[in-house]
Parts: sequence; C-alpha cells; structure tokens
Amino acid sequence: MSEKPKKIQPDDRLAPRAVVGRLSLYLRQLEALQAAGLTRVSSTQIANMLHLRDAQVRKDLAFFGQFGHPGIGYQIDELQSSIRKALGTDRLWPLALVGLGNLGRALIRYKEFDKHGFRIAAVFDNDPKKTGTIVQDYPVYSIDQLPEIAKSHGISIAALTVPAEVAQEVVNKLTESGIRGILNFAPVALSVPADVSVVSVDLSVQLEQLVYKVSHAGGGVSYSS
Amino acid sequence: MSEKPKKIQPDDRLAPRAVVGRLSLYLRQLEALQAAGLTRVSSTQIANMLHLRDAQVRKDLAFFGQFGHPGIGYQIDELQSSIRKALGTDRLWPLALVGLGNLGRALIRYKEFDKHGFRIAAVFDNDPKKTGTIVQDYPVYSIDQLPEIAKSHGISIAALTVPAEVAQEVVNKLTESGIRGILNFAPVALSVPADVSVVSVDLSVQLEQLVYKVSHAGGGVSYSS
DNA sequence: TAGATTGTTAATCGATTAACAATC
DNA sequence: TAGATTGTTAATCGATTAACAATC
Repeated sequence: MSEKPKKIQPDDRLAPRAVVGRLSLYLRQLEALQAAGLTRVSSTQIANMLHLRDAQVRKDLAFFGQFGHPGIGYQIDELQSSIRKALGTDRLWPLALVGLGNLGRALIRYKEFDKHGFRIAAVFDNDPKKTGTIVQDYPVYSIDQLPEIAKSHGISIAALTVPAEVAQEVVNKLTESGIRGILNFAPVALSVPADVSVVSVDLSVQLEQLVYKVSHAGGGVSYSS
Repeated sequence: MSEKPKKIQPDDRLAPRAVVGRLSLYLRQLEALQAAGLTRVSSTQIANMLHLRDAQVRKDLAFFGQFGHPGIGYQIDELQSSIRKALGTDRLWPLALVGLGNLGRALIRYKEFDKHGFRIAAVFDNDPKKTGTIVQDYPVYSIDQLPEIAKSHGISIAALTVPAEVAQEVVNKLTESGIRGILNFAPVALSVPADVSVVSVDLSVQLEQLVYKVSHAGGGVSYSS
C-alpha cells in the first residue's frame, strides 16, 4: 500500500475555468495599477475594482501558490509575473491568423495582442485573390502551406476567422498541422481531437446575452470569460 | 398575512447567466438543424452536438417554460421562437456602434449581427477627421450627438470599441444618453449605474484562456459565454 | 505592540446530473 | 402496446463566501 504522495507543487490539478478567467482580469487590473505608479495591492482592493469578494481573489491565487505577504498584501510586479507564469503567458506565443475577412483584418491590427505576449506570425486564407498578397506587412499564405509554416515558425495556436460553413474543414487542417489551440470566431460548435483546445468567441451570442439582461431589468456588469 | 402568490409565469426569476449563455448555443444549433431540413430534435441530440448532458438541456429550457412534447422531442421552429422570446431577440434591436477603430469597422461589416436581429443603426466616433464622413453607408456622428440620435432611432444598446483610456468617459456619456446595455470590447472594468447592463468581451483574455489550456495538456472545447 | 492582510478551513450556496413518473 | 422522450425531483458535485489563526 503506497502512501498518498504529499503535494509538492502548489497545485497540479487543472484550475477551474472560472478561476483562470478571473486570473486574466486580475492581470489587467495589476497592469492598470502599475501604470498608475502603485507597487502593492491587497486582495480587497483587487476585489473591489472587479466587483468580487476578497476571499475569492485570495482563493483563486491560492490555487497556483502563495504570492502574498500577510499583513502587507501583494507586490504588484511579483504577482503579475506569478499570474503570467500560471497562465503560460510568460513567454511569447506566435499565432496563426486564419481567415482574412473583416474580423481577421481587424485582428491583424489589434494592438492588445502584442501587449500581452501574442504575436501574429503568419496569415492564411484560401481565397486565391488574397494568397500571395501582402496585408499589413504579412504575406498571405494558402492554408495548404500551414503545416510547413507552422513548423518553421513554431506556431501552435491559431485565431480562426473563416466563414462558419468552412470552419470545421479548416479546423481539420489546423489540427493535422500540429495546431494545439484554436481561438474560434466562427459561430459553430467545432469538433477537435482530445488534445486540442478550443475557445470560442461568438459575438452574436454575446449580444444576445446583453439583450437578455437589458430585457429583464436588473442590469449589472459581467465579464465574458 | 398574505399568501405567497402562486407562480403564474413559467419562471419570473432572472435565469442564471450560464443558462442564458447555453440558450444562445441551442439557438445556433437549431438554426443549423433547420438549415439541414430537420423539423424536430431531442434534448439528447442537442446535448451531444454541444458536448453537454441531455438533462441539462431540458432543465435549461424548463426555466422558461414547457416547449417539448414527451415521447416526441422538440419542434425545431417552435423551440427557436420560444428561445428567442426568452432571450428577448424576438424583435429587432437597433445598435449604436461607438468607436471606429479596427474592431469597430469590422463590426460594421459583420454579417452575423444582422442574421440574429441586430442592426447597426448609427455610428459614432469622436475623431473630428471621422465625424461627418460616411463609412460603409453610415454617416459618422460625434459622440455628443448620441443623446438625440439614440432617442430618434430608438437605440438602447451599444457596442463599444473605443480605446481603453477613454472607455469609461464614453460610457458615462452613453448611460446619460439612455443607453441601457453595452457590449464592451475595451479591456477595462467599466462602472455603470445599477440599471445598465454590461457584457465585456476581451479578446486578449480569451487568448490567455486558450494558452492556459494548451499549456496544461488536457485540451477540450469551451464556449465563451 | 496594534492594525492589516494573507492563506486556508468549514459552511453555504448554486449548478449539474441521475433517475423516473408522466406522456405521447 | 412498446419505445421514446419530456419535465421535474432528489442526490451529487463544485464553487463561493465567511471566518479566523498565522504572519508581518
């Protein structure tokens, strides 16, 4: 009979999705606080800014380790890098942009990605009128070239902004090319192999959420995460 | 002593956010099924397509009423209009687009909004180089004109695609103009009066979610809702 | 020291799932 | 009828919150 092994790492289970979502929001607040010249912050302050409870902030962070100083609070720069490490954004992630429609073109120019460690490394589209051209300094490749380019550029994640009708078909090519994560903007439920992650952002769905809230009195603030 | 009034409506409490999020996804699936020529569907089928449990689908729907036929399933067109009614999307929602950056311009051309009962009714920006011009058939108004135009066009919701630095300031103008709901793309936590709803979509946050999942093995599909 | 704040436990709250009688 | 499927209850599971000893 083997003893239950004592936990070495702060926590090695996968964090609940809700926790990870809030981690990103904490990071945004910390960036804002730092820009404002502050160096430390308490869980209560973070909680108030995001309309949460202090205990929740501490418990979320506790999932990944002990980053605070009892009686003092959290050192902003320390906590930032701890959260980045927990999220995996403590390194640069080259990104494939697949689909050069309206949304795709907007994402190429989207400054926030750069600010948070993401860099569009290559742009793909299957329209022969677009492939071979240069858009915003990026040469546009055919999706068929994805396997080779993903490999040579070390790309493992992709933003998918193709029409819904072709999304699944393109996703199949992506996963066959070694893409491990897809940020999907097409309004369809994608099927992927078990080792590939998908996060879907459907803007119409978000707008429907808003309409529900507006229609049913209440009000209040919520984050899509 | 007054009796507790018997519940008349199927349910008059506010549905949990998670339920409302899934309702939109059900609607997308129903649209796809209908396009494929089907007329009825079971909770098990819907659940399988979205990687959920059948009981959850039924329970979510039960929140709003009884839409199914025991032994038969759901009539697709019936269920669609029931869900639309529950969400409040059974009517057209004119939308103000505020902020004509990359994302704003992409949203003007975004076809999915039209498909789901949303219509951009007016476009606003504070850059004097942009106001007065016509973008994609829309005259661009100054944000100062919002109160009058919101009133004349019956606009009560807005998509906010301005830079983070000015977002709160613009939000204040929006709420003063009678806007009741804001789809916020600026990566900041907004403060609004209690009777105004905010749904925030932060694309960098979504990408961070994806990186976390990719970094920590697993995989799997998740919906931002 | 006194005051502040963390990390963590236990209690509460809410959401998901299983199971099944009612219905077609 | 037999088979299928709903709506709903009760059981389970997970997430949030309150409370507080430990720490600075």
